[in-house]
Amino acid sequence: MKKGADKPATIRDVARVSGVSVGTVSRSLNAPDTVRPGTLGKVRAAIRSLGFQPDSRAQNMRRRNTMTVGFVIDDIANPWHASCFKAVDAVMRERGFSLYLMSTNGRASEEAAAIDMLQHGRADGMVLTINNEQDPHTIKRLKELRVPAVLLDRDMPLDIDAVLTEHAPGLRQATRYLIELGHRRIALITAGPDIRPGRERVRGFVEAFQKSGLDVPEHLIRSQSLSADFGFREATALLQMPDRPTAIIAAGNRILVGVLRAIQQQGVSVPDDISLIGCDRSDIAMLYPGPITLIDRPVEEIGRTAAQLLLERLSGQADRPAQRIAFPTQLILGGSCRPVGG
Amino acid sequence: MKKGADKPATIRDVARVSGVSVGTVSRSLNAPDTVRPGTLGKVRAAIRSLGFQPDSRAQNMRRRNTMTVGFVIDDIANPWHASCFKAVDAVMRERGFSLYLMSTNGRASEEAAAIDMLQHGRADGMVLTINNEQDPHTIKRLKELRVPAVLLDRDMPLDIDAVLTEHAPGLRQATRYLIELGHRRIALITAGPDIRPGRERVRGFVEAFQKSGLDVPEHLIRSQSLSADFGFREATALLQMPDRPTAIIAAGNRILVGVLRAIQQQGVSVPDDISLIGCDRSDIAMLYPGPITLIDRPVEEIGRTAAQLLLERLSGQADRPAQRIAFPTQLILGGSCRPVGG
DNA sequence: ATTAATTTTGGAAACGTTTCGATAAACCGG
DNA sequence: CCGGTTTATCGAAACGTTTCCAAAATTAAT
Repeated sequence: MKKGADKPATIRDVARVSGVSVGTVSRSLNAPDTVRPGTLGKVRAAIRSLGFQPDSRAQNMRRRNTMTVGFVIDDIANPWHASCFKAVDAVMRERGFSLYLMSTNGRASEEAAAIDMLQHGRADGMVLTINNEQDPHTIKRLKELRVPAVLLDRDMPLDIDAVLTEHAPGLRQATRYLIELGHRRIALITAGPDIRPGRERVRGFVEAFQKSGLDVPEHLIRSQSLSADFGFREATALLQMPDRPTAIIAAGNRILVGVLRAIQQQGVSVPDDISLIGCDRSDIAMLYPGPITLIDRPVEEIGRTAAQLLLERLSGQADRPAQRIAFPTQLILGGSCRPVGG
Repeated sequence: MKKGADKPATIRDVARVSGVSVGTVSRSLNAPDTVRPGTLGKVRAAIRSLGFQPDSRAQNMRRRNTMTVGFVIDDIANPWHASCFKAVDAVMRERGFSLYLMSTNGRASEEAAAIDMLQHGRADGMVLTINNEQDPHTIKRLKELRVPAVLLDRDMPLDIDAVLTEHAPGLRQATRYLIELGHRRIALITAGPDIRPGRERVRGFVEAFQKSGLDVPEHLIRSQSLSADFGFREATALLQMPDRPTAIIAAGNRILVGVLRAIQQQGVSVPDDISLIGCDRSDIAMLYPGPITLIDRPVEEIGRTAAQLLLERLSGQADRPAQRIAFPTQLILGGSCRPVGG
């Protein structure tokens, strides 16, 4: 193995070998139609013989871009985020962009650090799933953002594009479905009011009861976090209540994992002992014997849309006010719900 | 919102405002102990007042690095890869590196493109999970790599560090476990012989039978791909055999998903109708009622080790021959296996 | 107080590319 | 074959930083 200590060829080497100026080599690469065929041939030959590849660092420097975009989320082990990343990546890659993946582990400090570093010449734009929409530091940071961004499923008082999910109608539909099956003691476990999914899901849940003329089971609403641990904790508590709920809506795919963990630990059976509705198409939801009835949303479309919004801004052709696009959910019936007392 | 059309401050601006030279500003940032406290104070004040942050592109250009590492895999929706990414990211981030995540979707062309682009000034190193160890183009490409790399669970005739899993002993143990439960018609579904996990798992499987003095059920070995689709196809076929296997080892976490899909579709029950062993700790394996007995491996440790090997190379302090470190597996007993005829 | 040794600073070159204005070459119609 | 136009090429400046060398300032030693 020859560990080539010889430095990689530069554009000057190509110019020297092919007997033209560096400017011409550059144009041969970036605007081949402005250079005569004969010259182009010589340059191309030199490039091939030297194995020349332009140095991206120098290009980034001179062009003042990086062809890189940051994707900031709390946890890539969340399969929904992984799918979303893939969709964004597919679109961006087609246009020559690479993606930084930055996991914040739900920590505000890491989130801030990620955003800060991305905008100082490390990325041309970013796709963000912020941890807390109401944190004033985050709001300030985003207000002063110098590169385009797109928010994923977050709603902030800012002039930033956002791709959202219509969580409220989704929850309304799911809750009504359970109500029609005769359930009344329905529990909801979901994110806190500091992020849009939390607020909207609670809203839809409440509305479903109100429209049915039923009392809202306020004491069964657990709105705090999207984590599996939160789902586990709350489900465990709910299952141990003397008058325990007959159904649980685990509104968040990680929450569902936590709820299933609690169900497994307590030896409860779905749907015999309790009805269950989850969120987002995932291996566990679809393969769990039943399978689990779930509120789905078009993750690929959401990701692609986010990427397209970002690309519009990146190409500079979009000097429009911020746009927010919302996608509807769909209730996919599995076998995890059963009529009450049926 | 003030869309600052004013260009971001440069190091020259800082120099001007603080009344020193650019060199001194640079040293104030990178080697503060070589500049006098008084000067340092003025410079820092100017930096703060201008909100100056060094432009990474210029730093990359001049320093000839990027503080970026590529993580190349076929699919980030594979939860094992996601966990591994997180572990690598955690270690690298601590040292100031960011990670590109490049999904190749299993396509050789995308893999080649990813490697090519990474080494031409876009990254300082890479962590690779190659799709096919035997592809001559890939081998050639890696032989000529100009940046350090670490292979994940791949074994190639190259002078490149690698972090491996001891798949053979793992499979031997799992297979023996099933044999001791009385199983004889045991099927194995796993990767093809073009990657180490495939070869090693088949080897361990075969050895278990041989050591027990039993005939190896060659006709039940399906060694071709790690995909869920392959798992689904083969499991479907296996379950429809007239003399169908009494146990299946789904050696690969995506394969397990495919196998469970087949099991769901065929209305077969685990472990009553068939015993099942999976691979890698995952939501689906651990929460599937039973749960599923699995061959686990220490993903965090594997990821951290890969990151550390890479860091050694990146810091230039390691001019040693390539190292390969292998981690053992562990059989985690669930409830997805049952004595035959028991 | 003077000089030598040391520390701190200024100024400029360099990194590899793109781009711009200016020059040179090719083309064209008469 | 010649002026006029268009098209190609050259050469140099620029992007924002780091780093080197020499010069200046400070400190130490006598």
